[in-house]
Parts: sequence; structure tokens; C-alpha cells
Amino acid sequence: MPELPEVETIVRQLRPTLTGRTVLRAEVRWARTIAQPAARRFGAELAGRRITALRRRGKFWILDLDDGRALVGHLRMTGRLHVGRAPDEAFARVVFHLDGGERLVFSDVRKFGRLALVDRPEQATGALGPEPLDLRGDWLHAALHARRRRLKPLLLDQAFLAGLGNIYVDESLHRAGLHPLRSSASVTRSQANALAAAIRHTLAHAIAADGSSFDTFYRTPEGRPGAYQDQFAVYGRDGQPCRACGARIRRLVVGQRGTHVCPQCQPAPRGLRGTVLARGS
DNA sequence: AGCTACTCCTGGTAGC
DNA sequence: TGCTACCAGGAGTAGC
Repeated sequence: MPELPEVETIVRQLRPTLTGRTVLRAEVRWARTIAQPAARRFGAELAGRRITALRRRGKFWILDLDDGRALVGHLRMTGRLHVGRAPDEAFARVVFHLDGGERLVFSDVRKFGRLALVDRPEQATGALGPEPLDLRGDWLHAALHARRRRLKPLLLDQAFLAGLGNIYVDESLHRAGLHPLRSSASVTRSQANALAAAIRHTLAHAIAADGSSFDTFYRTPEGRPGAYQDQFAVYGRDGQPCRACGARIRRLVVGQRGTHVCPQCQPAPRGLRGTVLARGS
């Protein structure tokens, strides 16, 4: 699933190609992909606009336009961006025809992805927490103690921290030695420091590997898979030995999300020890 | 405030 | 081999 490292990879790769280009025409093939304005107005308002910048905020990618407005997109689970001919052209939902004969294709098998043309990006992104790439331990400690939530759902909450998804939350919690069901307010200062460092480390290394591609979904704009899946410590490794301690990785469900933990590296919080946490495989 | 359940989607796959 | 039922999951929403 595209999370911060995947969107960052896409934005970096597309930036040189898209910056300065003009959108001649937007061809909407699946109307519900357009969150706002109405699909017909979307194309009309975009035509003739020049792209002045391409950037990322959380898991959103943002095309700044020469009229001050912005095209904001979210890939959700299976969204992809390709320049030129997309390898999954059958699932193209919106095709942007650019000057110079170039085209930008937004494809999405499961149709969860959304695009919005707005005056200000916040109108499409909603309230987002800070960027986690330079996350500070002292800020995180204070923020964790301002809530009383289980760690995993809180870290997935984009209003708390912008950019983490299921994969990188599991990976970061394992690296920090924290159980996903731990209460946020129970995290000590040194544990918060470790968690902040784990999040920074995990995201930086995932970006360096062009993201994670363990299925057919995520590809870079050049059509290549990422490589970070080879470094997964827990995600999708249920039943396999922990690379740190050898214990068997287990899968549980937290907030309707598949969750992967090492029972030895990530001790369950008091009150949950000894209870049956593993479900699924 | 925080939690669960439900919705949107459809390709892949487990199970028969 | 071929069919069906279910699963994955980001985010929004409703209800407790």
C-alpha cells in the first residue's frame, strides 16, 4: 500500500518530468475518482493550467498550479501514477494530456484513490499531523501522553502523524520494541525517543529502497517495484522467526488491521499477557 | 474521548 | 480442474 516512502519516491521521480508542463486536457474515465469539483468541471478548470511544483504532504501528492490552485491526490491502496504509457492501462481512471505529447496516467484497480482540484491543499487533505521524517522524541512523548489510545491506531491516525500506514507502523513498533496495543500514555520518555528514532530510520531506509512492493500494487512511475520488502522485520512474516531474537512472528488484528508482532521483542502490555491475541494464521 | 462496525472496490487465493 | 466465498486495507462515518 502506498505510504509516505512510496509517495515520496513517486514525487521525486515525477518532479523533473512534470514541473513546468501544461495540462491540455483531463480525461476522466471513472467519475468517482474525482472528489471535487464535479467531474465535468474538473476537466474544464484544469485545462490550460501549468504545473509549477510537485510535492508531498503525508501520503498525499500535490501538484501546484499556476493559478494558485492545487491538484491533490491520494493513492489509497492500489493507485498508481505513470508518465507515458501505463503498464496497467486497463485500470486507468484519469488521464492527463500534457503539452509536448506527454501524458500522466492515474490508474487504480480498486477505485479507492481520489483526486481533488482545490484552492488550498488543506481542503483535500483535512487536518494532518506533522511530517514524521524529522520526528522528535520529546514532541512524540508529549503527544502520546496527551492521548489515551492504543499505539497502533494512534500512529495510523493521519491527524496525529502524517504518512504512516499499516506496514511502517508495524515495522517501527517492532524496531522500537513496543507492542501495538500499548497505551500511548504508558510510553516512557526513553521509549518515545526509541520510537521516534525507529520511525525516522524505517522511513529513511524505505525511501532509499524506493518503497515496498510485496504484491502487484505499488510500482514506481517507471514501473519498477520497490525493494524495502526484503528488509521487513515483521510485516507479512507471521510464522517466521524474528531476525532479532528468533521467536516466531505472530499476526493479530488491531482495529480491523492485520498486525504483526514479535512476542519477545514487543512484550504485551499488562493485563493482556497470557490472553489469546493471535488470530488468523 | 476512544472504540467497533460498516462502507467503498476487485484481483487473488484458500477451500472445497 | 473449476467454482465460490472470502480477504486485504486507508479513510470516512455512524453508533455506542
